[in-house]
Parts: sequence; C-alpha cells; structure tokens
Amino acid sequence: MRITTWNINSVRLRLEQLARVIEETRCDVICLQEIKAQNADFPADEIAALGFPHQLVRGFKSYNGVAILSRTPLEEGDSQDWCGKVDQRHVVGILPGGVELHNFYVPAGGDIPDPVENDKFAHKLRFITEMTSWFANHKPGKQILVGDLNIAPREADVWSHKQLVKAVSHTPVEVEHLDSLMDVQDWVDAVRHFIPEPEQLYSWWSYRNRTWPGSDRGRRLDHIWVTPALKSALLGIELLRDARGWKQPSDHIPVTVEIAL
DNA sequence: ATGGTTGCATGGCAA
Repeated sequence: MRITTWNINSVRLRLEQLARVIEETRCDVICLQEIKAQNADFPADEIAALGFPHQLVRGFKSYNGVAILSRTPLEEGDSQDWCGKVDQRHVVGILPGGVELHNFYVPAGGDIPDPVENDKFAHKLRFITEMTSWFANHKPGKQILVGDLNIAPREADVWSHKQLVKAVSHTPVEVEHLDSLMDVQDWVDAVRHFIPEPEQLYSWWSYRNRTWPGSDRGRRLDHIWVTPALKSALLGIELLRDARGWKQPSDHIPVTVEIAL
C-alpha cells in the first residue's frame, strides 16, 4: 500500500495538482491538510472521479481542515479535537488489518517563538503536549501518523540550522516537544529510516522566497511515522520535490510511504 | 533588520 501526505493549501484551488499527485505518486490513500473548505464545499464528486470515492473529511471554513481519501473503503477512527478547539486538525482512518492512520495538521505557531508573548506558539506547544498525553494512553500496536507537524526537528531538516535555530518550526523547545511525542510510542521516522542524516531533506519552501529551487531554502515540516510493530513492513519513501515547481504550487510537497499492510 | 507571497474572502488574518 502507498500512502501519501500533502498539505494542499486549498483543495478547491488545486484539484488539477491533486490529480497529478495521485498519478505521479500512484498512491492508494492520500492524507490532506489545509483543505480550507467546509464539508459542504468539499469537492467530493470530483475527487471520487479521480478514483478516491472513500473520503473522511473534517472541513473548516477558510482555514485548516483535514481529509483522508482512499481507493478502497475505510472507517473513521477516533478523530479528536485538541486544545478545546473544534478547528479540524485531526482525522483517523482504519486501514485493512485494523491499522490506525492518524492525519494531523499541527498549528504553525505564529512568528515569535515565545509562549508568553505569542498565544499561537503556546497553542502549538500545548497541542503537541496533548498529543503526547493522548498517545500515552492509546497504544493499539499498529499505527501510522502522518501530516504537517510544522516542526523540522533535525539539523539536516532545514537549509541552515544556525540561521533558523530561533525561527518557529526549528527552535529547541519545539524539537523537545516533538521528541517527547516520538518517545511515547517509540515512533519510527519512516523518511529518515530510508534517508538518514546528514542528507538534507525538505518538504516545504516558503512562497516568500521566489528563487526556488535556486537557493533551496527549505524545511522538512511534513512527516510519516510508524509504530515499531510496522517498522519491518516499511518498503520505501518518496518526496515529490518537483511538485514545488509546478504551476500554482502548494508551498508543501507530497511525501509518500510504501508499506506492506 | 526588513520584507518578501499566497489563499480566503473581500478586510485583514493566517501561514
């Protein structure tokens, strides 16, 4: 099975690019973040026509919103609200064999990396802490966690560790929070399992840098993790880097895992 | 140090 995660940054605006992602990744399941549409406005029929009639959609007006799209039937799992907000940042699908697929859109956290000065940064840290507590009490065995986690944890996950160490997405306090979340289930970073450091890897390039791909100032914000019970099932990983250079691109690229389920 | 772009929705806000 091939599972793709992609922050699409508006599903309505990028249906053509979604079709191309499906074609080029040859995925069976695709997890989207930032669909930026309410359920009533979600292009369900168009996506069904692309071969993905089975859809778990948690939409939201203007912002956020996540979805899991599948070629084959899947049930919704225990999708959660976080930090007391109904802002649609999590959806769970149950794959064949009872494997839980968690799709997350973690808050970006604003510009100032200080939880006292910046409520958005406090929300981001609290969100990761709540995830950690929740997964500490939820260990069914075979789980996959994907999504835009909005944190690039390792030095080789950013274009310049030195220049970004005080930038939201790469600060030590965010990395500590993410490491605690990883430790609670001994999650395996599937991307780094196949492409270890020190190879530089990115999944996001800001729209504000128009020189892509020349300067290559990227960050690896999009992740695929599996629990130890699935580590031996991992078959491969692909980052569709070319997608950042398409016409009217998302600022994120799709990341795909192939796994024997 | 600053400003740079995009999407939603139509004024700023969020990223």
